[in-house]
Amino acid sequence: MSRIASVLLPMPLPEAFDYAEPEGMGLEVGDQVAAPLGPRLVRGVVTAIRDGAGGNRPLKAVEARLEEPPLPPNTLEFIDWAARYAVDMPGGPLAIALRGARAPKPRAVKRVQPTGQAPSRSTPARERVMQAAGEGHSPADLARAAGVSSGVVKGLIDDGALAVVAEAPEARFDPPDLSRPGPALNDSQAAAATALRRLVDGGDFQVGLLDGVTGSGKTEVYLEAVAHALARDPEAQVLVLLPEIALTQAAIARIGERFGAAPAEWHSDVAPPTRRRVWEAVQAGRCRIVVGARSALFLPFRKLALIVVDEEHDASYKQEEGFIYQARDLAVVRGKIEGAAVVLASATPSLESLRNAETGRYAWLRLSARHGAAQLPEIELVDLREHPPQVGRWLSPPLVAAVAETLGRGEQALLFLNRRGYAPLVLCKACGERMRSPDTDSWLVEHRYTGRLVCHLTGFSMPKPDKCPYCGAKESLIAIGPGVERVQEEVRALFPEARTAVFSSDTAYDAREARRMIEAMAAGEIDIMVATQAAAKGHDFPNLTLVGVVDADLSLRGGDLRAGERTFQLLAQAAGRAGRRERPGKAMLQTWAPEHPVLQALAAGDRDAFVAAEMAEREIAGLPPFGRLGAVILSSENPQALEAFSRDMAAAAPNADGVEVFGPADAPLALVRGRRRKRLLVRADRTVDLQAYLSTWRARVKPPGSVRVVIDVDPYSFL
DNA sequence: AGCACGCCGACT
DNA sequence: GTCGGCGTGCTC
Repeated sequence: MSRIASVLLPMPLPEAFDYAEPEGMGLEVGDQVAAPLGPRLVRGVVTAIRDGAGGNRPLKAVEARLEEPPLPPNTLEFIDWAARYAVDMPGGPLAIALRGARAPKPRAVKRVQPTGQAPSRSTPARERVMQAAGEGHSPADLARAAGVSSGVVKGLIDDGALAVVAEAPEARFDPPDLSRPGPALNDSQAAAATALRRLVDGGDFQVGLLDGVTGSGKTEVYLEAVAHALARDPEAQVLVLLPEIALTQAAIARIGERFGAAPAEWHSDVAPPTRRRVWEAVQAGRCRIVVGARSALFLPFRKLALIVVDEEHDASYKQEEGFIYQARDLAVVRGKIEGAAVVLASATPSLESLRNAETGRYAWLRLSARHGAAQLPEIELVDLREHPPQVGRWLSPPLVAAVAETLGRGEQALLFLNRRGYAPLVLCKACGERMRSPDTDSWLVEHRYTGRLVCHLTGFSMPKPDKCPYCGAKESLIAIGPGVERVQEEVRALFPEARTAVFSSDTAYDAREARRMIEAMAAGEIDIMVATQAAAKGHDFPNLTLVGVVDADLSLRGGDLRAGERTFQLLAQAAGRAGRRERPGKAMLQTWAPEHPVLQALAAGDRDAFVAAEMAEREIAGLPPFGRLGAVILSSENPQALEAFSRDMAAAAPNADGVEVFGPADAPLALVRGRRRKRLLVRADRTVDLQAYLSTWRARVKPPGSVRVVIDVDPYSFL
């Protein structure tokens, strides 16, 4: 009986394709294969095998079974789950899972070994070489070790006394040293660590929310859970997810210190050959601790016992392009499939996770005290109506005074403004025109360091023109509003002696530069740092005692679902940078609306009150975490086709209890890269199978070729 | 995702 | 008269 193999291909195809298995290939589920697709050969993974023949049309045959390691069944199941969760094709998550398997192999290293055959002729130089051989040297190293020229080694190779073997170095990941004692924990930490150990001891799927104020020492606590998971099963593997891992080297270093062995890293900056080594080591179980960004969730773990999602509230866990997913939610799914414990950690947990903790689905572990002597910073609202900055300035007198005091004590200040560049808007004072991006219609941001106008959505940029492109007036372009560069300019004018720096994705343009600036700040080489969101989280600056938030109202505008939650998290994290050691810290939030409930809750340090109020509103509106959202985004270069299809799509929305459909509306970012965008929004009760609803809906209509349909389950960005 | 097929502009 | 632009559609 011949067999048919279903082969999933890492491409946007709706399902696995069937191929005939050539006689005697012995395929198994999970095997990587080369399969013919149209005119070419592609790599795929066998997801099922069944007996049978071609049926109505003859099947192409699998070309070859690849030597590469197979995907474990749990990983396949997760890929399938993830695709159904995201209402997308399974090729998307498979492509992510194969990113390491398809990377080029590390280059083979040449080593010289004695063959056992004696050299035909012996000389002192040759003697020395033969003595030193056998240590696994490369030819050049061996010559150096023996103190001879490379010609001698080559001569011995030609002579047959030595042989060169090329071997790919097997990825070595030093095993964690579990005998190392953990750091001393305070009572609150010790209690949480005990609870997490118990969670891990369950040996099955359980979720814990580790909820502790900034500076309360969450990392030490979850590392105890990591240590415990690794100790109780010598084959167990642990995954620690971090947001924006390139900026989080400190956390990686701490894990390395705790276990005396560097963990494997997994993120987009990892060089391909290294990626391949890590992938294979994870698959083989030779690597026990992985620290990674969201895509690490798709690694082929052999025996995953624990997943930690650090800073679980962080919006960068939401992947917004290509295969769209929320890594925090999928971590829970993966944990369920693997029978692993999952720990979500944050000082400002998402309302979704808090809700799950409140209802008892997640174990709720609260850390109250800050570590050691550290005090939570005092948070003060500065009412800009009472204390306005001078015209053309952005720092209010009280904040300026506080910075002066801080510098006077020899301490550091961080001014936080989530806006890159010099000014978010440039307009012509002659004709009033605003400078706009050619393909998104959004405002161009002035960057004075580079002298350019930049679109922050597409990266489009142009030199700042010397006359208005609309009316031709000369020197008429004026910068409106502040960005970090402009705040730094102001700080320099106010404190000419102070050492200042701007930290944003423009100045900290890669991981290394970001690390350098963070270290400079930690070492006290900077007095005043002006920073965007990139510096708000995670970092520990011992001598930082003042955090000034230049525009606390900024992220409250725009009024999307999570504006309040996001603002609270962002400002609480930013404020939490201050006073993490012995010296008390202070945070000052400049606002035009100090009566706003979010800011009031922050000032009172009352997270629970904020959460309760926000939860009540969401519950009334049936919004997450009490209901679910899905977005259908339609885009096209052809406005008429888009218009027509968006109406068809809206009309085709199935009627269902507990579901409301809104739109079509112009997506807030209506024009991206020349494509117009429209959006339909679905709100569903928790009892509704949102994924089923969305896929039924999509199947009812066929978009014209020019229109693309993308489904975003649980949308975060309303862009 | 690739890659081919298919209809409209500037070239040897 | 052809070469080639990338829009549209298919790949077991």
